Amino acid sequence: MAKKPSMGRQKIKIAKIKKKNHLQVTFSKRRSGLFKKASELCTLCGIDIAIVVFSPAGKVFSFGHPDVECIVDRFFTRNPRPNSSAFQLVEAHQSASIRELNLQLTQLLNELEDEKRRGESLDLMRKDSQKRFWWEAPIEKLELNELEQLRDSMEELKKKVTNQSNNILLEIKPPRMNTASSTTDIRSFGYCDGFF
Amino acid sequence: MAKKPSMGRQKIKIAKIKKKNHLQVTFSKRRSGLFKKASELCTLCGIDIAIVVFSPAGKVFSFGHPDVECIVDRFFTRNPRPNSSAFQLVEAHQSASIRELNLQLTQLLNELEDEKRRGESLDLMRKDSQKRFWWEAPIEKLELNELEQLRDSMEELKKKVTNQSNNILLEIKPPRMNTASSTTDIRSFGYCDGFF
DNA sequence: AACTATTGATAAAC
DNA sequence: TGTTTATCAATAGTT
Repeated sequence: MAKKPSMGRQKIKIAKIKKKNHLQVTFSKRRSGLFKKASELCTLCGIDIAIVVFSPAGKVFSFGHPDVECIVDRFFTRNPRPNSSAFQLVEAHQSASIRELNLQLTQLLNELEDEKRRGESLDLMRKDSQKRFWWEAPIEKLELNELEQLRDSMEELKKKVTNQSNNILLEIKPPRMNTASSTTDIRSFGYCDGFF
Repeated sequence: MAKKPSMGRQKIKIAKIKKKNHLQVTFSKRRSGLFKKASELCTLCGIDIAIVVFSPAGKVFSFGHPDVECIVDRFFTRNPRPNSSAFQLVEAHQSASIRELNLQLTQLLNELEDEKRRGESLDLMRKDSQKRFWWEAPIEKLELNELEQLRDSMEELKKKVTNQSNNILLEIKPPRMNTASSTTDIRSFGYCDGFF
């Protein structure tokens, strides 16, 4: 009977394959071939190797002996990554967050310090006013002013904490826009103004 | 002249090569072959790939398109590493920083506690003064309201700080459910209620 | 490193 | 994706 000879393997030019299905087939075949070669190299020479491939479809294939992570760790131990990479970005991001946190903590501590001093003077005033004429309007008003100051700074402090909290959330989880959670506003104390 | 044909390529068993020099040659040849295949796969299919090999002598060889770091980052974004020394080091480092920050936050909380106590004693003094001079009630009551509001905002502030602390822990180290550290509850200021 | 006989990989078609 | 076939490409052994 008549033979039905295939053309067999034809020489190809190493250039991007256009036909999608053809490309997919070639990728599949050559990938397995590559992994086989890697495996052989591994066995023949007793070496460690890792391969990571992203398919044209976006899937990820990997080969590793002993395993990819092991190889990569060793690689980056010897070749400290020089320029920006996602990893470094994350790392920098987190470092930034921590630096940010430290800064804000320092600020908070300062504010708290101020609060304490303010509270102390308030206390002293209170005692002093009690000693003398605590019921006198002027003194009471002074106290109210102090209280108002305290209130204002507390408000500020609280806002700072809230903002800080949100900032941290935004810093660490950029995608999720978890914005200001009900900035529990402090009711105005203004109704006392001018009472005395 | 008489030809001197080599026996050409002979079939080999895929098993570890014993002769060191032979092994070195084979490694060199096959490694370049592997990288060539990778390169071809790259151009033919327009894909990204990374290969890292440790030679029997301990040297590192790598091939990558666009580059190894890029591929590896993408890989580990999709396959978060379970355990790896390099990453663990970073993580430990960051955990340390965060533990430190939480310590400071705790201290901050304590300071706020102190502030609150101070406010409490102030409140008591006012209560005392109110007992003695009931006709000052309207004014005193207003002030107490203010103090209550102040107390509320402090409570809020403290909650926010506590939540923030927890959020940080949860956000950065999702696996470890390091939950609320002693949510130092705020004592009630309610003793003034219904006095007037 | 260069050479070549041979094996191994794979393009095309099913 | 697996199989087949004809061919091309890689390489083991030698120089």
